[in-house]
Amino acid sequence: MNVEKIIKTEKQIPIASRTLIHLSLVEAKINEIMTTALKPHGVSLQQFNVLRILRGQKGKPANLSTLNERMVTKMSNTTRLVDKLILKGYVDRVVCPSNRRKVEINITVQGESALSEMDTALKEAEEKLLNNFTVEDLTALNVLLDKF
Amino acid sequence: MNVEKIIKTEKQIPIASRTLIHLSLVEAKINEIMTTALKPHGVSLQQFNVLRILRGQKGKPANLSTLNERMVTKMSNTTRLVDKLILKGYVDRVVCPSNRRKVEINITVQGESALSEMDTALKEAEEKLLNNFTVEDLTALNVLLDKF
DNA sequence: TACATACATTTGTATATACAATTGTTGTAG
DNA sequence: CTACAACAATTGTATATACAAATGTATGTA
Repeated sequence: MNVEKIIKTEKQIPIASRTLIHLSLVEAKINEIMTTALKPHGVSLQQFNVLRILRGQKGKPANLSTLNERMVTKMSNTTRLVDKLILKGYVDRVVCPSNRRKVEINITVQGESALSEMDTALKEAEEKLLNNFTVEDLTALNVLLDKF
Repeated sequence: MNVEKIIKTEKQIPIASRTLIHLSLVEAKINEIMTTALKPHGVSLQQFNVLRILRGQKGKPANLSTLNERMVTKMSNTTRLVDKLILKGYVDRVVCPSNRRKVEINITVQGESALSEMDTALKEAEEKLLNNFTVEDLTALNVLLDKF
């Protein structure tokens, strides 16, 4: 990605600002490619993330606040994200019997199979995004990102 | 930032996916801190970016499509972003006399002075975000990000 | 038991963004 | 000179998101 072309300015940009701008641009690119890959499957990137988290639960239901902890979005949106997944039949929501304030979200069979179809699309997108990277690059990048 | 806590799952996440998730999380953090820093100034991060680009023009006006090239947002939003900056009196828009399809956007004196106040707030935010990084780290990070 | 407080989720509302269609302008082939 | 394609920006509309307030439930304490 050619940042210089986008950042172009006569005066030198300090490396701190440059890095942050660079990160936004990269993130935007990732987002676009992922979203495009998911479009044929009719889910947004956020909806995909919810499904992926639920699958990681291996049958154990997740309640909204734990889902929320592991997402970038705000609580109020998590509710509505789940609403949309329910409409699609990919998850179901039941009131938690032991504590009726909580809800339990589960991925459905239909959701699992839709998710596994998305996996291949997403994997292709990832490869497209990361084809310039060696494993060492990725490791180094993760180490650096951890400093945030 | 503790990604592991957020990504947590029993099965190993492949490094490619892990990196991309990590990047989203970092970007979200950056975005939040920047937005918070700008809030007292009453502009969004995107509006701030427009002002910063215009300042880089050093008096030369920018038309919408060049603004757009250098932003992550879509054209239709650029129009509305500029609308909001006009309402605040930070920029003005005139139809380009040589080609009346184009418009010319300029930063106003008021916009310049508002921008310089934002600069200090943003600089603090940047330092807060990057205080774990050495200059070498930043350089390395930029090199890696360029591979996208 | 009654009351205040904390918790988990949901709803209302304003704002932001994406995508497609539209407007107005310029360039150009016949 | 006209018709048509290309260009630059704008508008309409649906969806997404943030923030604050509201709902319903549980817990602690007098």
